[in-house]
Amino acid sequence: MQADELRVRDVLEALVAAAIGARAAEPELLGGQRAHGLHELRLLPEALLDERERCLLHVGSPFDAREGPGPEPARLARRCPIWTGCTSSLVRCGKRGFYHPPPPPRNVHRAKRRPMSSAPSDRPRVRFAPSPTGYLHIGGVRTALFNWLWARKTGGTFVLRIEDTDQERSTPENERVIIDSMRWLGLDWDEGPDVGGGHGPYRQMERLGLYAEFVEKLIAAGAAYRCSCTKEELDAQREALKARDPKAQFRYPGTCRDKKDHGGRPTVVRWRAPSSGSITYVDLVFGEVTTPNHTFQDAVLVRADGVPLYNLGAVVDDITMGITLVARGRDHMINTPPQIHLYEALGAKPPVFAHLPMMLAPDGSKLSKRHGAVAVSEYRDKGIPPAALLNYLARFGWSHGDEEVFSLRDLVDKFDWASCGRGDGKFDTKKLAAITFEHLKRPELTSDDAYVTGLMPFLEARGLEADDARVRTALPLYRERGQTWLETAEMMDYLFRAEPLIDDKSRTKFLTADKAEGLRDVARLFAGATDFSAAPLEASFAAYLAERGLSMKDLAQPVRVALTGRTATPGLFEVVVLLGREASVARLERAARLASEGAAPGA
RNA sequence: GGUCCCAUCGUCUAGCGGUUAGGACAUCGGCCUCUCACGCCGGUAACGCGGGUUCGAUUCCCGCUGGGAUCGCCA
Repeated sequence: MQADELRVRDVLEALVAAAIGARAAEPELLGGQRAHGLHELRLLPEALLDERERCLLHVGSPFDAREGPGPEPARLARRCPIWTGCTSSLVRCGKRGFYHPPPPPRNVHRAKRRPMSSAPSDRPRVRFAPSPTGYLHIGGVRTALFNWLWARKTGGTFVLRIEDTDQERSTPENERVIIDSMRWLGLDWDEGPDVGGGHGPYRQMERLGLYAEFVEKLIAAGAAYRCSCTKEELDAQREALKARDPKAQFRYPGTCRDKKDHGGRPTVVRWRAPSSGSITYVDLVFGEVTTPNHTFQDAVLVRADGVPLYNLGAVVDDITMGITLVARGRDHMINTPPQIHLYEALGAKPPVFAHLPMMLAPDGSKLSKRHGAVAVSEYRDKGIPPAALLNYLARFGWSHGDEEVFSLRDLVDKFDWASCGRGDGKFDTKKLAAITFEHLKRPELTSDDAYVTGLMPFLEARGLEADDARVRTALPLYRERGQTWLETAEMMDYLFRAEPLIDDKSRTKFLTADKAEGLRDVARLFAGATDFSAAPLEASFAAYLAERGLSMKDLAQPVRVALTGRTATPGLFEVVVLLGREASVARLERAARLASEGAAPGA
């Protein structure tokens, strides 16, 4: 960001200086100042300007961006062909706007912050605002994550707000589920419904008075009006229009725009949408976005019962909660222009917006239940560590060179908006699995403690009484094998049972009558072993095999099945050591009995 | 259909005017081997199309095509 900033500034400096460099020869026109910017250019008589300079004045210069995001250089180029010569780096950097993050706090540990003191006003305040209409969606997690990362990186504040104005679908249980999911993920919030904060309440249904207040302001300012048209009337009109012309888009006809008397009928509040002009904002990831005003409708802001709709609720809350940056899914991009109009009508400064590209299903459609797991809880139930999930989600639409695997700490350090991509992506279960495996394998990402703690519930769910110490000893053998905690628990199952569960298939294939003797011999071998560790055990096993003219392959699988009930396990002798002499011998003897009762090979 | 947005291997992406277009996942070979993994070595695989700008475009501009979002008293 720093380097980019320098480069952009340098290039611009050079370009503008070149454009108006000749003006330096006319110091009297500039009151003796050197001409190197738009301000100076403005002082010159228009007749003296050349095409590029007029263009600069007309569309504005990126130098104006010092106060905030400026015009996108690409757009400059479009409107003035002379700018086409700008280098791509200039345009690309410019497209991200000129937003610079405030410096992170120095040596301030989160824990040391006084909980109730609000963060200094120059620090970002971001929010995640789910509606409790269902489980926490994986796409929502990514939105929450990006906001959270920004807050943690900059020392800002992360607010959790519950948007429960859809009373049909919102429930306290859903809110509970969302909060639990967020906690499991470790995306902690500084202000929210359960922790309080200086900008509460944090549920929209508890903020109704606030919306009423702001609506009055909007009405007084002429930016909104009451409307007594009923939903039924409007629906009928919409139907009628569709019947006449299926392609037509219904727009509220403005029936109540100037109506003062509603005869006691219930009224909603509508936005008085401007019909001409256009509105532009600079998105942190998409750059400059301009929308013509005539595309807006007089949308309903508040229902007849006083409950606000999304656009008003979000705007009022973001204003009153002091939100400085709104990062949300691209599906909200269309809401942004009207919202900015609302901010302006309310005399409030709009926050900076950052829209995230959509996370789609593998087939390119909207990611939903039918494509597999979308609820966070399902990932928890699969035994995927939260940091792994978050790692995958962060890498989705954001990159940091060639790096793929990040700890949460890395993400906080390295996250930035400039490295966010713009294209929608498709969710890839296999890639998530690979990232998860990476986290599970590396002790620096999942410590032994964390691994054991994460694994225990899955062992317990199998009805096993696993002891910590045993799991910990087994860990080195399983880190490279278990793709999830759920899998690891399944693979360790035999360690915590009196007798291994041997499935019929393995039994008929490997515990055949002709192996009974060998199994018995190996049991004796192990029983008499002087040094019960892997290498000596393997050596004596090998010696036994050699004596009989057998190879490892002849007896390894039967022994494996005897000990574990499975055909795939870590190295045989590691397993023997793990089980211990007594259990190993007992299991081999039991298997030998099963084998002699069993069928002949191939039967 | 209107408006907005997007476009590099199958997937996630690097690239910021000159590269043999890189990495990761997946996939296909091979090595290792008591099974399963891990690991290692190697292969296949991409700049949607057409114009411009430029000595030179994957990269900048325009158009097309394709995809997505949205058009509710859902959020």
